[in-house]
Amino acid sequence: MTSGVKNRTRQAIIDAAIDLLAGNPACSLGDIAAAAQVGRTTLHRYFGERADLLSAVAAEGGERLGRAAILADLDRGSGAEALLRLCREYFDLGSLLSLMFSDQGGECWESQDEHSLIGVIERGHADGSIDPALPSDWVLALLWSQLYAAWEYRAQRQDASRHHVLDLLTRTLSNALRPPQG
Amino acid sequence: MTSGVKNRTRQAIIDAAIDLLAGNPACSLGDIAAAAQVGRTTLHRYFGERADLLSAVAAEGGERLGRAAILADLDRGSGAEALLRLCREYFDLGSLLSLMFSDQGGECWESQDEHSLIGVIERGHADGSIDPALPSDWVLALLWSQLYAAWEYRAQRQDASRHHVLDLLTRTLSNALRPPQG
DNA sequence: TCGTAGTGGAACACAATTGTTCCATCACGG
DNA sequence: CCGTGATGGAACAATTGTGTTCCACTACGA
Repeated sequence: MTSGVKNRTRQAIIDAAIDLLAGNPACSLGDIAAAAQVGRTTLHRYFGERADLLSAVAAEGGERLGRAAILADLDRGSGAEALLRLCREYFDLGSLLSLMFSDQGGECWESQDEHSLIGVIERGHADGSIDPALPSDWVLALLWSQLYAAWEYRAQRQDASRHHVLDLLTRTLSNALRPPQG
Repeated sequence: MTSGVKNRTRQAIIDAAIDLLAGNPACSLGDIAAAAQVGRTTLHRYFGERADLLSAVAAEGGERLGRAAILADLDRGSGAEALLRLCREYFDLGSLLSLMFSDQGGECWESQDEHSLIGVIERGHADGSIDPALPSDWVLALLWSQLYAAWEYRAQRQDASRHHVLDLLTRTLSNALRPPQG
């Protein structure tokens, strides 16, 4: 299948772009091509300009976020429980976390997912699992910042297992969101 | 005084560099010079290479962090109380927060201040104001990530007053660090 | 008034990145 | 075996950032 090879190459480039852009948003296309084990010519054949690659990366990020949200089964349990499940799914997105975080939000993928996330948080406000004194967008900012912190923490300390870091993240986040006399 | 003018120019360049580098770590020296209302020639007169300017920015950041730590009077009260006071001082560092955060730690200024911060956290572990199950470096990562989140939150929502954001930050951070049955 | 410190602008060479074109090579199916 | 799709490499022009040099201008004090 001819398009099979093309799709595989395209995906390899996007994957490499995510990894490298996460560490350095200003990295060169040559570096990305090298990381994807692909000639720079080939990269330009798939993505005419740098902006085209960035768009594809954003689209890929949006898809992965969407899949994670589905896996988290956001409609089940209390708002806080759903948020913590989502947190675990997001954590496995790896270097994509750094990329979303350094791009400081405001991307295309946010528009749809962010809306549903706000809904989950408001459900938590209503069912008493999330402190109503915390605005929804502050809770969202908290979720992302702690996710990023956990990802960096894991990157710096290789001795910390995925499970251990995830446990720390869950504990501090659920504590941060807990209502006063809950 | 001749050196008075020089010091003022030098400081203006460093201040502009902090503001611009916080938003874009790869910004050009021309942009920084323009923001400092200084010719690019003058900037190069003070800082021969880009690396020299970055060093000066790091040094300035270290000094500001150190002053904030002194203002926070870290030896007073419980470990958690001291950490929250420091948090309030750090919050006023403004765009410097973004810079420290995006530079992902590991700078020269960390070596001394980080050590004393670890001490404060361990004091909190001992006096029961900080959950001993949370490793010191995780608490540190949490502090920085929530500070950054609060700064970005304030930047996005101009309607949120400094006091309000600081209140949200204090509440979520102290909750996150609180021991289980405290 | 004159000299000097501080500055800004123009111009230059240099390096890195980007986007493009052209050609050679390799794998696979007919 | 041959044609086609996919690729990699070399070379190129254009752009941008960097670092430097040189000259003119302004303010200030002796």
